[in-house]
Amino acid sequence: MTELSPPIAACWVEVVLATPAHSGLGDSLSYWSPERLQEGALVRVPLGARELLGIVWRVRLQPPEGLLPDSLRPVLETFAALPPLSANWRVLLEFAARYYQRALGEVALAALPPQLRELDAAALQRRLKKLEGAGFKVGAAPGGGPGPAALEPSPAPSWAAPMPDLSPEQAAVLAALEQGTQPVLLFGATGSGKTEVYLRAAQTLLQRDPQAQALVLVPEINLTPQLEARFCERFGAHTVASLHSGLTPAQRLRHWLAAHSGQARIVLGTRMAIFASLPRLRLIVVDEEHDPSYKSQDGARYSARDLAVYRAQLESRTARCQVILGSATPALESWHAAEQGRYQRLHMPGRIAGAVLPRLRLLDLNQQPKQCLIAPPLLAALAERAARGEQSLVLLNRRGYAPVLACHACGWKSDCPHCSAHAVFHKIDRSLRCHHCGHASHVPRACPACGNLDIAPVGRGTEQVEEHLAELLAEARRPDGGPVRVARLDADSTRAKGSLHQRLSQMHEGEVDVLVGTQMVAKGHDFRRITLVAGLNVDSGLFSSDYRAPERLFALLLQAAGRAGRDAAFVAAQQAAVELWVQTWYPQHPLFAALARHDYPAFAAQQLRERASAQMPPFSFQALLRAEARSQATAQAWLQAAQAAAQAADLPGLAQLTLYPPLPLTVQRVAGVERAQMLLESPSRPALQAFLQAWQPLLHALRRQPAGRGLLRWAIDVDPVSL
DNA sequence: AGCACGCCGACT
DNA sequence: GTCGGCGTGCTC
Repeated sequence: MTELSPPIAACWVEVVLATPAHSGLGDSLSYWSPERLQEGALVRVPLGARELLGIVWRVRLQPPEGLLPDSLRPVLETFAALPPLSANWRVLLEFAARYYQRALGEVALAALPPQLRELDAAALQRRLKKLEGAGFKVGAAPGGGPGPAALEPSPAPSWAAPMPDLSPEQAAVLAALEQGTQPVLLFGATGSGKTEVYLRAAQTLLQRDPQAQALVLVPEINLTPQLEARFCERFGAHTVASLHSGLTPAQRLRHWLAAHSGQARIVLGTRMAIFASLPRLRLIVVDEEHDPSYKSQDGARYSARDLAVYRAQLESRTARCQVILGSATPALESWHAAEQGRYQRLHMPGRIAGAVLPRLRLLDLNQQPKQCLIAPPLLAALAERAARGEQSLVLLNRRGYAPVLACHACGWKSDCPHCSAHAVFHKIDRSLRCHHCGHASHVPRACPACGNLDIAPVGRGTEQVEEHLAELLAEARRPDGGPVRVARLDADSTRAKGSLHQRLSQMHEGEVDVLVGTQMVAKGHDFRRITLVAGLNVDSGLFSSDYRAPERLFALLLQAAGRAGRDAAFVAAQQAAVELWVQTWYPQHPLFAALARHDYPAFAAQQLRERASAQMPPFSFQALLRAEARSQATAQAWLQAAQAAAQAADLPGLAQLTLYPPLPLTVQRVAGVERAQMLLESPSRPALQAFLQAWQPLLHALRRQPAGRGLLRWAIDVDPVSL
């Protein structure tokens, strides 16, 4: 930082820019600068007719070979006020780009706040000044959150907030965290107090090292406000910054700068936050680490959880950086790593303060009246709970009123005109909506194919369950004699800004007795008076073609069950039985036996045995080559050509690879685009990586050839989570 | 990816 | 006679 250099020292720099790999440009482009620049510095450079933000990746004191020095254009502007991005940050981004087979520039520039591209050096300097002068503050979230605290100078976080006593389990885990050097898998039941462990781990760290920073990842944006509130309460709002796509561009820049400058000691965020610039990063927490949201599904398809482990290791080369992966139902990959001793497993089996684990009640649909949406015993149980002033949660993973409308006379179905999927019937506005492309139309008066007036919904969604429950519970009464109140919580009912918060507080205030919702309700929200959780339509998770479906179902049900019985005092006072009801046609399925015992280890062991015998992840490594085209044949032909090219060139790693035939995706056509993919599998991660590395230039070349004609897009997905 | 250049159809 | 369609091609 305090390097002495001559006042005028020209240099040559390799600058990384937001150009996709498809552009045929290398990882970096060379420029010259009249002044000496630092690696990691931000610059503005010309590219063709444009002026782009770039990151200085390498500085040379000699002009580069191979390029005519005259052809080099000069750096236009340097963001001198901004400290350069650290070497560790650059290594992280290099790794991510290489591992996930994307251009470095695309990944690295996407990791910066978008607004940075629009500012010039002077404007940025003003922002930095403002930030320094005021002391960084997150500010009050629109939906409540922590109020603006008094302006305090930046460091010296004060933890005056009363701290809860630690359970013996929590204390033991924190003691173990002091020792370990490996990634930690914190296997803790819902309600066992994992968040308090995160808070204490961060607190210990921040007290010990006055500049250390901690990064806390959560799977969903919805979960950030409540976590932010807890961290702000403990550490003060000026210490905490959040990074997720829900921020305004200005907020995102401000929070990013706070992290980059070291003013923010705690950074909370969704998967994108794994790329935050954190010069003194010493702790990374990945909460609900099993959640598939950590895997990006567009652009660079990175796994924030896997990168967290890599990043902690990388940072540890210079100073200890701990990574904690927390879950009640860890990803099988993480569980396997713990079994192998690569991760240290710390277990918190009990719920704090005597909170009870729900008992599983399986409702055998074979024994129930046909076509019933909610079996009579479950309905009775819901009424009974409401009568006692207890709340229930009803889970159904389908938005809308019914997944499809059908004509009984001719067999017409409400298909989306642009996708190979049904348009979902939403009764609220009498619309048919495609959940894949967003296409919406009005429900026709009669069958568009035959004119029959008898078109009817088939199957059930959350809207219908809400409606039926309201009808069926119309006679039921609450302790105060009032009617039972049913509400719905899903992506549709929370579209308006702040409405999620509103729904949740209604639930907290006891203004709702039965809450119907999608998996959204199962995640993280800390309801106090719930004593019953019911899963309605779970069987698809038992026999799906996706081998990860059981894992997801188990996690969802256990997580949902964890919403119940969190308030031990309430449960005891009510003398309530805390229960998880599941409606199924297959009550004898082994998944339910493990679920009944809340026995994730047994479930994981059984799943891992299956995976091992079938040589599936985590016992093998996978990648997908995906292709999009106007016709399915074009997409598949390109994939086939890609396979042929790999075999013809005898690429490295090929001998240890299985290349499967191209297949259409489950939803084959979306918004008029046909999609196909090809699975690659290898017992060796290095072999797969070597292969992909060598394959990529061939794929770029292939695009230009006849086989690539008509191809719209292609992408590689390394370690895919959904096939 | 942008953004140019570039060559063919319906409008002020 | 221009505006504009998106097909190749280039960007240190």
